[in-house]
Amino acid sequence: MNSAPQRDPAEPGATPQPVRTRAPERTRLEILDAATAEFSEKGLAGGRVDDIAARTRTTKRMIYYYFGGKQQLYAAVLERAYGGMRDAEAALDLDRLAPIEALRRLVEITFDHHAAHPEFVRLVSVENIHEGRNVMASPVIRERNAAVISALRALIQRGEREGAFRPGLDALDLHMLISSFCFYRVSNRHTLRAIFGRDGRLPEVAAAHRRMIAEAVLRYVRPGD
Amino acid sequence: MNSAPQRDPAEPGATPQPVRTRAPERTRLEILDAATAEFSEKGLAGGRVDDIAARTRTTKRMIYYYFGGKQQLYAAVLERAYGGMRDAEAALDLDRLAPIEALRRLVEITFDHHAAHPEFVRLVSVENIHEGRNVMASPVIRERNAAVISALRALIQRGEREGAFRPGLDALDLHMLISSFCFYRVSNRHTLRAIFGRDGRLPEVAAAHRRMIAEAVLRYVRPGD
DNA sequence: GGTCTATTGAACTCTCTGGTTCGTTCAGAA
DNA sequence: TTCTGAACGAACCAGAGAGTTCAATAGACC
Repeated sequence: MNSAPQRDPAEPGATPQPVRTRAPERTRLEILDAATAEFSEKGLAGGRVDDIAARTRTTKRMIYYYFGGKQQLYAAVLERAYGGMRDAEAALDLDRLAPIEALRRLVEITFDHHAAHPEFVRLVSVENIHEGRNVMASPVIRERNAAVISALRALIQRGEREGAFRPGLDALDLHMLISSFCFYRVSNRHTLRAIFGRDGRLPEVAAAHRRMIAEAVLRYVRPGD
Repeated sequence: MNSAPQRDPAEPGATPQPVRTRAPERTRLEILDAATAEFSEKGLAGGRVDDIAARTRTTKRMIYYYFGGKQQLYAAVLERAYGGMRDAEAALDLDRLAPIEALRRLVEITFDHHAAHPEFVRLVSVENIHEGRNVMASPVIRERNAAVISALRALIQRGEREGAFRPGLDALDLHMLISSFCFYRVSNRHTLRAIFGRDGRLPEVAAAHRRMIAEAVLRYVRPGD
């Protein structure tokens, strides 16, 4: 229960727009942030619209005003989360590096993004519980993500041509090999910690994992045998 | 879905008499099966006690009679599911095989069990959404699973001694490398299919994945570099 | 047969929660 | 200033869904 902003009475003209009582875009974003936290913590069914509203400075009414309903809000949250992942991947330019270094870089970026965004990982887990219906329904998510595979496919071809990679590698399978570990150590961190007693968030553990998955992937693509 | 165990004795042949017999153990198991299906499909918050009851031949009253409540029923479901995994791993005797073959076998068993038991994978995903609270609270689950690591640690030592594996391998990390891929391709199969259009349940895809993770793990432990 | 108790079923209660109603306020246009 | 519509808040509603009540019945044991 945030104390209501008692409409700060007319700040002196020094600051451009200090406090706005009307701020539709900000309200929208605030709801999206709150919903991202709520749904990633409790899932779609477990998340409460009232609790999302309580996390913001506005009310439940606004959620329905801007998003229409719980389901659509969840869809909006998911779409934005996938967008963040896509941006991270698009940021690195694989063509500039030698194949092996480019692949190592891709692994590291993937690792880092998952580690830095557990809420994204959890949302994807939640979405899979719901059989991927919302991802299926969002062309935006589907198209943008397919792009990663194209980039990886090009890299594989280049590496193969240059003799850095062995022939016969499949882009999608390799992507899965990379993502699986990066995803799993975040998505399952609670059961892993409960059962094995090792906290994956400890810096030294994370560093070892980062080295391991890069090493495993590079060994996997290396020519020989 | 309706796996009616046609075991009803005293069937006069003509009238399918809905005789209400006393079968406490069977009722308990039936509830457990129904709850496993419900919770793995919809999660803990999304699962409905009424729906679980509807999946059985008995009523909601029995769920409370035998398990006490939704939460305890979920805990019982989770404990049984983890038990199945543990049994599969205990079944294979790693000591009889050469290190490389033993490790390959471990990878394959892990792969096969995850592929054959998506409901287990989904339950673990659900449990992680709930921050592993129930796994944490169940000493049974924790102890049995820790055993896998001991077995793997012994195998690593043996392989290292015999020169089949390179030195410096960590048992828990290696276990995670193996599990992550086996788990991920099942846990995330819906979003993967939605985004990349490849169904991991197709036999040829599954076979390729099985070969890939074994190859990747074996290359990772191999001496050299 | 008679008694006793573990099991069982139908219907009920009551809180939680997604969604709505209705009225209000702000900011800019005219 | 007045008007208009977007942005907002408090209270309300209806149905869903977890958990209960109470009595009935099956089978075991005498």
